[in-house]
Amino acid sequence: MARTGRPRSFDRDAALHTAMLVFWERGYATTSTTDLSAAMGINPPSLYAAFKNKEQLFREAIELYERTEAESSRRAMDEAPTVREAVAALLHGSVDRFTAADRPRGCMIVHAASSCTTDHESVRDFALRCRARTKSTLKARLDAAVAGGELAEDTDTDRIAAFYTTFLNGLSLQARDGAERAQLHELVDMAMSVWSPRTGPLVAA
Amino acid sequence: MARTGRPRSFDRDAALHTAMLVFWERGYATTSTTDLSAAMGINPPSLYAAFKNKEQLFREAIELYERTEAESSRRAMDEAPTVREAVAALLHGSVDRFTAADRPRGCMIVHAASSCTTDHESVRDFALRCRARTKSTLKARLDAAVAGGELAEDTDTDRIAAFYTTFLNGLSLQARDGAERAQLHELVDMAMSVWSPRTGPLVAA
DNA sequence: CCACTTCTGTACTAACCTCTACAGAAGAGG
DNA sequence: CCTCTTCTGTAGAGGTTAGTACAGAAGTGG
Repeated sequence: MARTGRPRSFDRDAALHTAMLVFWERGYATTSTTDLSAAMGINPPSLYAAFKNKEQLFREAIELYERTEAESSRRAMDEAPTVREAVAALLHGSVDRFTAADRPRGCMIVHAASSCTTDHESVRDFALRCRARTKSTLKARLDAAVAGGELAEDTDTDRIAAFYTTFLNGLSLQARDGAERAQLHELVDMAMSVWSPRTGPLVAA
Repeated sequence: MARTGRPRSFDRDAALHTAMLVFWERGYATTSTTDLSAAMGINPPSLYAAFKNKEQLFREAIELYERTEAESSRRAMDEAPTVREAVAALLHGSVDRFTAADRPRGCMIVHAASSCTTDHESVRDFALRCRARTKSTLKARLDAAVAGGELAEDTDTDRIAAFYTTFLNGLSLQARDGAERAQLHELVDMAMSVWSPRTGPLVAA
C-alpha cells in the first residue's frame, strides 16, 4: 500500500552518497552533523528522521562504499585470468580509485578507522571488520588458485594476503598525502616483483 | 640569573612525555584539552602557560617523538654494515616499536596525520613534512650506498625509498589494528625479498 | 618584612557538538 | 472538505570544546 503522510523532499540515496563523500574526506569523529546536514542540504530533523543518528548514517555510508568502490576491486580480481593478474588488478585498480579526481583520496575505510578513538569503539570495530574482509577476499582468491593447481600446495596464502593488504593500506596513506598516481603504480609494480610464477611470492627465511 | 616568582609545581618534560602518549594513542583532533590536562595532572591555566595552546603542545610532542622513537630507527640504519641490512633494521626496528607493550601501537605521526582534517591544516602539513623526512632519510642511505659502489649506479633510490616508506605506513596501520608482532616481522621479510644484492630491489617493467 | 614576579586552582566564557520539541506544511484516504 | 500521517524549518536543550580572568599562593631580591 502507498505510504501516507507528507512525502520526503529529498532523494535519500543521493543524500547518503553525499554523506559518504563527506565522511570519506573528513573521517568519522572529525565530521560534525552540521557539516553533514549542510553538505546534504537537509535540516537536522529530516536527517535524523531518515538516518536515525550520526553513527547509523556512517554505517550506511560505509556499506554504500563497500557496495560501489570495493566491489569494483573484487570484480577486477574475479575477472583476471591468473592469480598474479588478479592481485595486480586489485592493486592497480585501487591506486586508480585512491587517486580519482572526483573523489576524496585514499580508502574511506582506512581513513575512517584512524579518525576513530576509544570513544567510538563500535564504529571502530565496524571499520576493522570491513578491512579484515578485504584481506579474506584476497586470501580466498589465493586459496582458489592453490586448489586449482595454479599455486604450490604449501603456499602460505594467509601471509601473502596480509602482505598485500598491508601494502594496500600504505598506498591509501600515500594517496592521501598527495602522491602521484603514476608513482603509486610504479610502487605496485615493485610489490608485484615479490611474486614468482607457480611458487607464488618468494618468502625469505 | 635565577628565575624569580613561584616555581612550577610539575616537571615540564614529564608532562610533555605524557601528552605525547595521549596524542599518540588518540590522535590530534580527537584528543581534548580536558583529556590532556587530566592525564598530565595539570590544570588548564598551567598547561596553557607552559605550552601556549593545544597545537603548540602537539608540535612539541611530535618533536619529542622524533627525537626519541624515530631517532632509534635512524641510528639502527647508520650502524648496519650493508644497505640491505640497514633497510631491514629500519623495518624490523619499526615493527618492534609499533608493537611495544608499554606504548601505543603504530607510528604516532602516521596516526596523527589521519586524525587531522582540513580544519587543522597547519598541523596536517607539519605531520606531512615529518613523514616526508622518513623517506628522505632512507633515500639518503640508499644514495650513500650508490656513491660507495654498494648499489648499481642507475638504482632508482627514490622509488625504493617510496616503496619501503609506503610499506612502513601500512605496517603502522596493521599494528594499530592489533596484528601480532611476529606476523609483522614475517611481512618485513617478504618485503625484503624484493631485494637482490648489488642491483638493489628488482623493479618490474 | 616587603615588593615583585610567576605559578596555581576555581570558575567561567563563547563557541561548538549531537540531537530534539514543536508548530506548521503537504500529501493520502474517506 | 476534513482527518490522519509524515515530513519540514525554526529554535533550542544539554553537553563538550578550547581557552581565560582573577584572586590567592609561593617563591626571589632587597
